[in-house]
Amino acid sequence: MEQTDAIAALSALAHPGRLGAFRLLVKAGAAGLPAGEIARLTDSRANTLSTNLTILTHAGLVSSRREGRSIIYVADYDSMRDLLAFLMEDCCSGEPAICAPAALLTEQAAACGAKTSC
Amino acid sequence: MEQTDAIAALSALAHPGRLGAFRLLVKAGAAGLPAGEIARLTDSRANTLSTNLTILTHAGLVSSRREGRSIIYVADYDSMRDLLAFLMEDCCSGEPAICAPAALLTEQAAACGAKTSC
DNA sequence: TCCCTATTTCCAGAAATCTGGAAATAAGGA
DNA sequence: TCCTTATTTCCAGATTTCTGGAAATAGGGA
Repeated sequence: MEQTDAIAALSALAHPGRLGAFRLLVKAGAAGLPAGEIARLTDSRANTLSTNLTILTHAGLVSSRREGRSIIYVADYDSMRDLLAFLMEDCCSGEPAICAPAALLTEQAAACGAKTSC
Repeated sequence: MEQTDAIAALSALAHPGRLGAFRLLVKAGAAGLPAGEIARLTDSRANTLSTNLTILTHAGLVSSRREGRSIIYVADYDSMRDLLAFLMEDCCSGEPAICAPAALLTEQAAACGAKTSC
């Protein structure tokens, strides 16, 4: 991932409405959510939300498909993973003893232990 | 971690100069780097960099200590880990099959395999 | 065709951020 | 004390982002 792409993704997420919408979509999984439902759940106006979903889309964090009159938005897990990987990329080369991914890995392993593929 | 803190950290990182400085500090490890050295390596003016380091500090991503005439900046690995954990927090509850942390975990394990504590 | 719902696009005023010049502060050395 | 280096603080102009009103587009149903 390029620094430019990382900055686009980080600025897209650095906004209350967009971060809220994105996390909602992360929870929603592959089924996604229609724009109107996101607007209702995040308590935002249709036009403002639409602008924000466009920003998330351009940053590669979500994608969308039309279904009848609704447009369904879905989180893009791959680009989210790329962003996280970019942020921790050089962590190990410095001080392995305080390596963030290692600690994170342990926490996640514990948290996801009961789930099927985590 | 609160949404407010996450947004402060994300906006702090969503800037070329600050992201560059932060990644430099992540690489530098616990020894950190003096402000002047960061300015030289990121090719930025002293006053601009100072402002940017203050923003990273307020976001909790770096801390500093004085050493003679220099001020040494150090990355805060704990808050970085908190931010990453916040972003992937609800990932597993949606669709375990496409859970980002799991994939990340695998990649990191492979990348860090040779290091002592990763 | 007409109507209704869902969503987006256009636009402009308001607010926030970014940058760099200039001056101020801090510390060490002669 | 005076000088030099390291860094920060203050400030204002330039630029960007944010928001919401109004209108436009898209699809389904009577």
